[in-house]
This record gives sequence, C-alpha cells and structure tokens, in this order.
Amino acid sequence: MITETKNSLTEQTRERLLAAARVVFSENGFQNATVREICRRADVNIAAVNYYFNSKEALFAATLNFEPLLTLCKKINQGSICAQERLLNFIHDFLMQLLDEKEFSVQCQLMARELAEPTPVLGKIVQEAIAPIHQFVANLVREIVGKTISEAELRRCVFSIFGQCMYYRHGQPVIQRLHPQLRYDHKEIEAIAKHIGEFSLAGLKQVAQNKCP
Amino acid sequence: MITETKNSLTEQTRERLLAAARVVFSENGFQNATVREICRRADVNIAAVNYYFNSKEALFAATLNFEPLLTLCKKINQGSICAQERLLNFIHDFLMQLLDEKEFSVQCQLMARELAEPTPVLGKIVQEAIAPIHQFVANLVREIVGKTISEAELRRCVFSIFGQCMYYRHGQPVIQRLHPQLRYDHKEIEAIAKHIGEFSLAGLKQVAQNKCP
DNA sequence: TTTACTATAAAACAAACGTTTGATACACTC
DNA sequence: GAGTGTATCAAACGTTTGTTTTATAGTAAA
Repeated sequence: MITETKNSLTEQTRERLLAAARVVFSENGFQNATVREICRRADVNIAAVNYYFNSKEALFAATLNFEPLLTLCKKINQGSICAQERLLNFIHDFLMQLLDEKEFSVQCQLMARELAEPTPVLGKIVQEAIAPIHQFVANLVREIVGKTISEAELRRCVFSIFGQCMYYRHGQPVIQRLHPQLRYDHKEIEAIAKHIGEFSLAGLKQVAQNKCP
Repeated sequence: MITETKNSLTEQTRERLLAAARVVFSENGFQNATVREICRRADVNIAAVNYYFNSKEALFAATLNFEPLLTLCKKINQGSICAQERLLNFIHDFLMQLLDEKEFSVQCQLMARELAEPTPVLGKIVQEAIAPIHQFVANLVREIVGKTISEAELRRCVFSIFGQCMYYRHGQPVIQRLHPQLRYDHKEIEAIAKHIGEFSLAGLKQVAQNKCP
C-alpha cells in the first residue's frame, strides 16, 4: 500500500533524526550540540527538527530512554542470591552501560551528562531514572549493613558507590589526559567493576561495624 | 603621587573584573558564563575584558589559582603522622575547599567544573593542579597498602577516593533534587569527610589483603 | 481535474554571543 | 598650551544559535 510506504518513509526520517540526536547529544551535551549538526548527520533538512518535534529541547527529551537502566535493576532483583552478590552484579552491569563504547550505552551516557550540566529536562530524568536506581542501591545497602543505619549515613554509602562509578565518565576528559593509554574495553571494565565492588563491600562492612559494635 | 592613584584605580577595575569572573565562571561554567554578565557584576564596560585581558578565554585562565590546592598537599605532608591519618586529613581539607560555600572555595569549584565540561584551558589545569594532587594521593595510597600493588590497581584506588569526593560537587544538581533539604554546612562536610575516610580506609585494607595474602 | 494535506527544501528571522571600533575625557610630558 | 598615551564608554560588527517562514513537490480524497 502506498500509505504504508509514505508512513515508513516518514518514520524513517523521524527515526534517523532521533538516532543522530542521540549520538550528537551524548557526544557534545545538550548545549554544545547544534540542530544543524544533528540534521547534517541524519541527512535531513534543518526544519525537520521543529516539524517532527517542536523544539530542540523536545527532541532531546524524546531521545531519553530509561528502560535499560530500570530493567537492569529488575533483572538483578530476580536472582535469589544474597545482597552482596546483587550489589556486585549491579555495579558490573551499571558500569557496562555507563562505560562500554561499543554497546548501546549512549542512553546512559546521555543521562550521565545531565548530572554535571543540568538542562530543563533534568527534573524528569531524576524522577524517572536516577531516583529509582538510587533507591534500588539504597535498599541493597540497607540489606547489607543492617537496619540500624541512619538515613544520612545510608545516603552517603549510596553516594560513595555511585561516585566511584560516575567518576570514570565525568572525569573522562581529565582521565584521558592523566592516563592517555587507558581504554574502556571489556577487560578494563571488568577490572574496574571488581575493584569498586570489593572496595565498596569493605567500606560497607566498616560502616556496619561502626553502627553495631 | 598621582601615578600611584592612577595605577591603583586601574588595578581596581582589573581586580573587580577578576573577582566577578571567578564568581560567574564558577557558577555557570566557562561556556554558559557571558562576558556581559561578568562586566555587569563588576560594574565595568564590556570592552574592558578585551582591553585588560585579550579574550574571554584568557580572562578565564587568569582566574585560575592552583596555590590553595597545592599548599594543602604540602601542609598535610609536613605533619609526622602516619599515612592513614594524612589521608583522612587530606579528604577533610579537600572536601572543605570543594564544598564549603562560605570559604573561598570558588577556586576549587572552578576547576571542578573543568572535569565535566572541558575547555581549552583544561590541559594546563590537569598538568599544574590535578596531576600533582592525584600523585599526592597515589603516594599516600601506596604507603598504606604496601608496594606490591600494581599501577592499575593503584590508579583505581585513587579514582575511588576522588570519585567519592567529587560526586558531591558534580552531582549537586541531581543531589539537590533528590534531597532538597541537604545543605553543605560545616557539620555536614565533617560528616561526609568522616564517612569517605572510613569507607576508603576499609576499601584500601581490602585491596591490600587481596595483593598480600 | 480539482482540492486538501503532508513532507521536504531553501531562505530568512530574531536573539545572543565574543569581539572590535571610534570617540571622549583625563593625566602627564615637553 | 600643544601633544601623547591611557582608561572608559556607547555602539556596532560578524558569527552562530534555535526557530520560522514561504515555496515546492507529491499523494490522497472529492
């Protein structure tokens, strides 16, 4: 049918825009990314952005996809292993989504940028993605260190874990200059995950000892 | 003398520019900060930026001051206490410079922004400030965990410590939305420093155990 | 065939940016 | 007092940004 052909072609340019936008946004951030560059990469006229979406900001919001991160949490919870193992698995899978350049980690990198340079969409991202996975890790931590821990100390433990992970992405411009040979291949990510996992579990045990002597 | 009067007046507008630039840059980052806003706050004509400095970028470079960070490292090393205590002291003082809004931490905040959104001046910052204090912490870590640790594992330990500290600044837009009541007053910074210190020392001990069973 | 609608294209729009210009007032030298 | 150099100012410059306009094909319905 001709209608189908037309629709699929329409969807094609729309999807091409989205795909290009994801790449350009994750590479340059929201501000530094230009509509002209996105359209150039998508091989699409500049007016298409405001035709299919209404603005650059709406295009940016449309590129966000919280599903991979949220399904990661659900997948981890399905196993019947202990909390320590679940935390190690989470750190591993989270780092994979955050650092692996070959995977479709663009989604995660795109949101990671928001932490440092907030845009008008940050509120939505915090509410729908960051808050849930912070809560997820908080539950794991509480299960590991026991229930006597205070809310403030629990929060600091969660921050310690995320801080270690995020530094590899936020600090990348610096890290690249400090250690030019460092590449985030699978082997390196595994090593990082192992380190952060052991480092954090030991830290959590220490916190647990402090609270329940 | 009239010459002195003239010079001091000149210096006054130059210094006013620098002071305003420090504030605006640390609040908005290099890109988002505008020359017009800086001049407005300094109560100075727009042309003054290119008159006294040659460009916005040179003005930015002139606002940088690595001394507080470097003297921090020297001060810590002067004491004859053990490496663990020195690390705890460093984390405390570093967080004070990084988070305290009342102190003159603008210098540190200004450089912290560079980690996430690099500017043409980043190379200088890494070379003159970040690399030295990374090396400083690396030396402390090596002293704590023993010499058998590999270079890669040493690097990850340093990243774990800095990652935990920097998250409170880089993640502030997110943290503010997650915990709107959280304020970085002296009491809170002390608590954060205590947490990161204990958490990290436990992590380092674990790393040392792994390497020297 | 005519009409209406959709998708795309080139061009122009208004705003904001860093930077430069040209003029003005002032202090100092001779 | 004429001439020189400096600091400041309002104004404009040229560029880039996101967005809008206007026009042009092509398709579907009447």
